[in-house]
Amino acid sequence: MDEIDRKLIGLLQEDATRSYASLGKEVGLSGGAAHERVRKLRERGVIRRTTIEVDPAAIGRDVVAYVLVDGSTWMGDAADRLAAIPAVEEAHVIAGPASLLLKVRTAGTRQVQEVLRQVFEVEGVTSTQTVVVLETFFERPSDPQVESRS
Amino acid sequence: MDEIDRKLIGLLQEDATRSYASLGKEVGLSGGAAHERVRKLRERGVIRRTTIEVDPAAIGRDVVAYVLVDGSTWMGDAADRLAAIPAVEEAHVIAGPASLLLKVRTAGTRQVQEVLRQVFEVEGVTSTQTVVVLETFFERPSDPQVESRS
DNA sequence: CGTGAAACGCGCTTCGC
DNA sequence: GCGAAGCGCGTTTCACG
Repeated sequence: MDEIDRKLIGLLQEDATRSYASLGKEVGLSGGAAHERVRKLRERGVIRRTTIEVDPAAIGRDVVAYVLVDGSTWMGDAADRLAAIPAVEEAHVIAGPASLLLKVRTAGTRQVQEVLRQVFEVEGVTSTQTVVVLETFFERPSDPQVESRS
Repeated sequence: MDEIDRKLIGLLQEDATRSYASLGKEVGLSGGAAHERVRKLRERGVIRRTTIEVDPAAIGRDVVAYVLVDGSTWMGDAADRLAAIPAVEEAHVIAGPASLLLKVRTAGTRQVQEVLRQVFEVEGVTSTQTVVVLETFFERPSDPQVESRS
């Protein structure tokens, strides 16, 4: 994981269809060497997979909401139960004002209610608090470049 | 945007390196036809780009935190100022207990402080409240399949 | 560990239907 | 939208530094 690896990751995040030849040129390596670097990054699991980025609105996901979930004595399969709700894109255990934080994406505010109903069906949930997103400034992948200092 | 398009999107989300031939086979189309479908999805902006999914821990992003930001009279460039902080991966305007919600990913809890300091430097910010993630159950892309009902 | 060139193989692309 | 045929291009390999 040196500077070159991080650059390769950054470039592939922008466009994973680039040829290894052009990739190599950009980082000052030959095509073959760039290929080998990327192969190892995949092998080590640093690069998990190649995927596409989809416009949420185009597939009927117009509104984003965050749901704070409170509850006690989670059944062991709470994570699975939440994963079974397609609109729930993230689920985190948090330290703070609630137990769980969910990121939810639905076609409209109406459908948020349906999701909340499904969340309440998960064993152990006692209450929820929903934060609706009015506007998203940006959503972007992790920057592979290290932040020096502090 | 019919059922086949949604299937193609789902398959490409799982693995964008698949050949159009195998893609076509899976959805019951020829390779050429699948190619044409995907080309149009890209052209229409439904598919924004091909990218890689990276293991955050491998690039020094071990902790996730959500930051509720309060403030008034945002300078117009608040979004840009926040975007200039690499650790901030998402920024949303919300309805509810605060004005903004940020998703932050850093190397450690120590570095969260540094990010908060930078957030306070953004014109208009008066206070922040940070929620630290203890465990992430899952983070996944939007499901392209439509939810029927309600 | 990287280089550079050469050969291979595969998938894309186009075509008539 | 299909299926086959041709071709282009990137990958992969190799001897070498």
